[in-house]
Amino acid sequence: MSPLPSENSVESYVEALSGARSTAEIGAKLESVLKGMGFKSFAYVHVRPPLGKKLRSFVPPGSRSGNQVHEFLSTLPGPWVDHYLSQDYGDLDPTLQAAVSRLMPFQWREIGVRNDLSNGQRKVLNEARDHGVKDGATIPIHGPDSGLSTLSIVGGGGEREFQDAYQRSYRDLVWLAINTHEAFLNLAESAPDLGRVRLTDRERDCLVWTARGKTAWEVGQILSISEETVLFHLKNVTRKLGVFSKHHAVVKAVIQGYIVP
Amino acid sequence: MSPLPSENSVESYVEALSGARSTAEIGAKLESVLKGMGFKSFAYVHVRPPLGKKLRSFVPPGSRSGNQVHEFLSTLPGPWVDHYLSQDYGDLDPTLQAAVSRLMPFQWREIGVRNDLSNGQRKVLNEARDHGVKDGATIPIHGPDSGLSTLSIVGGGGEREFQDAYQRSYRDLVWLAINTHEAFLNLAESAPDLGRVRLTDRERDCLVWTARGKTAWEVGQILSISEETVLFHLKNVTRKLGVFSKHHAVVKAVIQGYIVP
DNA sequence: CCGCAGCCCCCCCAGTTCTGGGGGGCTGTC
DNA sequence: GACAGCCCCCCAGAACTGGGGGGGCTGCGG
Repeated sequence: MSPLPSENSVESYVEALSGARSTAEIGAKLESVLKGMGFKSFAYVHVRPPLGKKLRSFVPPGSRSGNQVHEFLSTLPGPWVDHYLSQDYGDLDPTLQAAVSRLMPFQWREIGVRNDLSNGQRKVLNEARDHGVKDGATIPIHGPDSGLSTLSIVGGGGEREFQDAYQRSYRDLVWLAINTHEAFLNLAESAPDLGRVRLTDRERDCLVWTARGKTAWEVGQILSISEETVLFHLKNVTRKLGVFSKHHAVVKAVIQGYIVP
Repeated sequence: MSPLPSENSVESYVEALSGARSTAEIGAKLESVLKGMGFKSFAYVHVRPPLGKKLRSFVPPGSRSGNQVHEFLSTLPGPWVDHYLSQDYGDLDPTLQAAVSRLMPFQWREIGVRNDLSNGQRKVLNEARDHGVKDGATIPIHGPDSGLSTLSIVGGGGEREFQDAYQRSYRDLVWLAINTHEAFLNLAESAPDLGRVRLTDRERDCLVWTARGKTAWEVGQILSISEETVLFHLKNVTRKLGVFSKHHAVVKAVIQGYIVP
């Protein structure tokens, strides 16, 4: 629809995503479209994997903590990426922390001037700059099932050029980021989706209120049924979901989207 | 930038949002821009309020359970909204459940044809249709701090017209929804002290294994500590998260992304 | 019409687990 | 030296588990 010349590349990227068969393919496409928008390099990172989806992850070489890093795409300078991983900067990186509590894209500049950064956080930004990763912005992508990814873009020329490119493509960037995340979700195997069971309305009622911390007796009062009946329904759910207790059932029901507490 | 005639209204809406001083103001603007796109009515709902933000909530009149409902905007038929609230349909509504595990907009039609809906879920869809809320779609907005909102749009004419309007404005709808959510966040007072708490490594360990259905004794075996110590840590978490039991704590920790079970 | 399945409701009980208090003590780090 | 994190212990009462046993209603296929 309404393909402006400047939007052609974005739209065709999004369309191409649905046919992507591998993450590397997504990365290649992403690189070319972002280049076209005037950005030198990028990094797409899974900060928190969505519950119930299997995204590939690995332990970075030289990591001290055995902290898992989830699959990512990046065209940032190799030495910087290696350094970042080996130092577990993921736990420190102020841009990732900002992404947790933001909805809209933000420039790193905004982070850099904040005065509540710790020494370690400032160090990450400074070392990035020393590696040529200087003018940048991050688009947070809050996905379903508590998933969180970020798409960060980095400028190559001066700050002025980056500003212009960023302002010009602000809206496109959000669209790109969302669709990239969606493409990843589609590639990921959805975990034990095979075992989708049918819950009855009453079972859901009991689960919801149990998830809100009510005891069986309280749930009974709320639903105007006896405590025993509540326990009866929860026992059935426990069996259906193949878990060990009503509480385990609640957790699983939440994760798999059977209920919205 | 690059304002197509058809996009003018969307862009001017987004710009106007930053000046909005009240939610009612947002609603009025939203109504007019969505009307312009060919939709009869809409509902913007906070499914889960973001941590650390104070969004207004209330107990709907006639609610049986005292369940809290968060502030929302809606131009849906009044009788339907009243009925929905008084019946606590929020716990049942399949479109809300779908929103939890989706990133991109979806049409209600897709939900309606699924065959794993319970009677109650089907009832909600049917009753909505009887109230003239028939052709619709929902845009999930996964925000920061575990916030989740939905923007649902409803067609007034036939299914064909709705389809056309929906396809035509798919991308704009996402943009609208995100910016609306952002505007709400900006209006809300931030309540940082009510926000995220710090959990220790051991507390997280205990939570994770409890979320997997292990008893305190089993968790103790796994972590090579005593059952009492496990319970001790879980008690502390329960207090920190301000909930009623260790199981409730587990559910909250999962939803809010403290642990990945 | 009957049987059967699915859903919903109620009851019992011995054994297990958790709750919500309390009391310690040992390491580190700021 | 204070404080955070971790670890261990005790107890009475509440809550849950995992079995079992009943019903009743609806809707479907034979």
